[in-house]
Amino acid sequence: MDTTIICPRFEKAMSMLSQRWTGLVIYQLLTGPKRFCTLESSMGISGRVLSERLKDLETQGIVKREVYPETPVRIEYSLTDKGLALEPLMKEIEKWSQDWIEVEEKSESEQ
Amino acid sequence: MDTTIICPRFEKAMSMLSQRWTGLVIYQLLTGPKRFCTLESSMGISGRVLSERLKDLETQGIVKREVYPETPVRIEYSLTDKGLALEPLMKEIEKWSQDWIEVEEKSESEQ
DNA sequence: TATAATTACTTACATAAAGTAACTAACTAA
DNA sequence: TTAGTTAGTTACTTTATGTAAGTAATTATA
Repeated sequence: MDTTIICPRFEKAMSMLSQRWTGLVIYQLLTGPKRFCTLESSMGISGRVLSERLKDLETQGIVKREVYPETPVRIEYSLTDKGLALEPLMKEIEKWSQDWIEVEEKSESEQ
Repeated sequence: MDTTIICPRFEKAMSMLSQRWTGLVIYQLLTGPKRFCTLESSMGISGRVLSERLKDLETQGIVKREVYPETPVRIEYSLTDKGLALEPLMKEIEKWSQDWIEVEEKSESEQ
């Protein structure tokens, strides 16, 4: 059979990136550290899933979480080196999307 | 509020790529046209979802489907130009995964 | 002639993942 | 005392995916 063996590293990276929201969270963090509520409202992700994703990304060493004991408490999420290393990849998605994706705009009547 | 507006093209591309299996299907097709059963068995995706993904990718103009009326019938899936344009992105995922992903190998005892 | 095999799916049903909305904890401000 | 803020968590619903069997068209085999 013509079965290609897929590199397990690639497969692991891909399964990480193909979880819903993961890519967008990283993309947002490329512009600097962000708070929970900022991420939540800027991408329309639910708090439940955002919390889950940030935990996963922290476990994988892609995101770090820092607590500033102000009032009210400020918690910032930012990218580690491993996370920052995803920038070229994100740039490629930007490029491809600009070259190939069309945005169908809604006409006023169907809004 | 410090809400970044995300480019709708980028968001569309990302939501496509962050569907389970989509990336791997494209990756497999970068090595040449493939049949349904080959994709199915080489990546461990279920037939139900593979069928769904191939239809979506065809609709989006990323994959094309060609029928060869042999016996038994041969149907080949391959990338369009839009799909082939994803190669640099896939290369970046490969690079990143090689630099940053560790594969934990199972010791014989815990197999 | 009947049975099995092949490919490319589809269908019905079960489980897992994600969305929704309300709730908690710790604190401050009115 | 009530309300507001941030960063979550919890219980419940909806959606997505997995599983396994079924279909249709054709050929090969017993």
